[in-house]
Amino acid sequence: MSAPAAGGRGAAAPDVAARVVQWQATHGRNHLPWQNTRDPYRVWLSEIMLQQTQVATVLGYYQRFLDRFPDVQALAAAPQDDVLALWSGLGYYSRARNLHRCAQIVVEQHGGQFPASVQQLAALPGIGRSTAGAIAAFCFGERAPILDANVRRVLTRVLGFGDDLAQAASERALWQRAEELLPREDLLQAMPRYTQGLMDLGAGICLPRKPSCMLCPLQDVCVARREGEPERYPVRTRKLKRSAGSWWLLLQRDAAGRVWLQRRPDAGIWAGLYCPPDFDSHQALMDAAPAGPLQELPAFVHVLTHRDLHLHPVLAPAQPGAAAQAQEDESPGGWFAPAQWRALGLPAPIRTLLERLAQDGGLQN
DNA sequence: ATCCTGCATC
DNA sequence: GATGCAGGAT
Repeated sequence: MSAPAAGGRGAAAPDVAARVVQWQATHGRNHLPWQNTRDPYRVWLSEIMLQQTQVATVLGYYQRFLDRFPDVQALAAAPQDDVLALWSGLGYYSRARNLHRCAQIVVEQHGGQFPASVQQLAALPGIGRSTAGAIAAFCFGERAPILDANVRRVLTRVLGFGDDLAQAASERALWQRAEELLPREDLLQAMPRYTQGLMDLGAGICLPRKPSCMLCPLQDVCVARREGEPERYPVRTRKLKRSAGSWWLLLQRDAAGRVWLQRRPDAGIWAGLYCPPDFDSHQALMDAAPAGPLQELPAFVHVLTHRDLHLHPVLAPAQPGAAAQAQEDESPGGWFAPAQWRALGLPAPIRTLLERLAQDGGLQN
C-alpha cells in the first residue's frame, strides 16, 4: 500500500485519484462495447450517444450504427437523412446533425484522424469541454478532466463544493478543482481508468437522491458525507419561466394509411426533422386544408425547457395536390407509410401522435 | 457571458 | 408537473 504523498496535495483530498482508479478496476464497468478501445471514432460515438441517454438505450443503437458506419469516412460520406434514420428514436436530434457535421470536418480538415488534444476536440461541433476531456483521456491518455452531470455530483460532494453552479465563476472554480484531482503526472497511464471510474461512481454509487456511500471508495474522504447530507450537492439555483404557444398540425392521411410529412428547415425548432405542416392558428390551418371533413384530435402539450407547446392535431382526408399547397417554403415533403416514417427523424411528440393514429387504425376518415 | 434547445426522468 | 443536461447561438 502506498502512503499518501505528503505535501503537494491538500489533506482534504488525499489520493482521490488512486482510490477511484483502484475501485474502478474491481468494481467499475469494463465490458461495455465502447470500452477497451482507443479508437477515437468509437469513443466519440459512444460519448455523443450517452449524452442525455441511458446506457441501456444506447446499447441497442451503438452496434447498429457502427455496422452501418464503421468509420468516420463512412459517416461523413452518408446522406444526413441516413444518419437521422439510424438515430431515429434516440431523440435530441441536434446530436445526430452535429455528429454528421463533425465527421465531415474530421475527414475534410483533419485527414480523417480525430485531433489528439482536448482543445482541438472541443472545437468540433457537438463536442464540449467535458466530452473532449473524455475522448482525450480514453484515447490519448491526456491529463484532462471531465465534468458531466454525474461527475459534477461526485466532485462537489467529495469536495464539499457548495458554491452555486449557476454562477459561471463557480463553474470555472469547479473545473479547476477537477484538474487538481487528476492522477499525478507519473500516473498518466491511469487516465482512462480514472475517467471511467468517476463516470461509474456517478452513475451507480453517487446517485442524486440515494447515494450508496457505504459502497463508495471515497467515503472516508468525502466532505458531503461527513456533513451528513450528501444530497445537498451540487448547489444550483434555477430560474425558469416558461411561455406558452399553440400550433395547429395538419395531419393528412390517405386511404393506404400514409401521412404527409415535410422536412423542417435546418434552423429553428426541430431543425431537419420531419413534421406535418404546422400553423399558428386554427384559421390558418383551415385556409390551407383541403376541402372535406376535418376531424379535430385531442390537443396535448409538449414541454420544452422554457416553452409549453400546445399542439392541436387536425385530421384531414388526403386530396391529390392538396398537400403541396399546405406550405409555400421549399421544404421537401411526401407521403410516408408507417414503416417509412418510423425510420425518419421525428420530433418526440410527432412520433407519439403518429403512433397513436396508426394504432387507432382507420378510426375515422 | 447569457440565453436557448428537446427530451427524459423523477 | 417540475427539473436537469450538454451543448449551440447570440
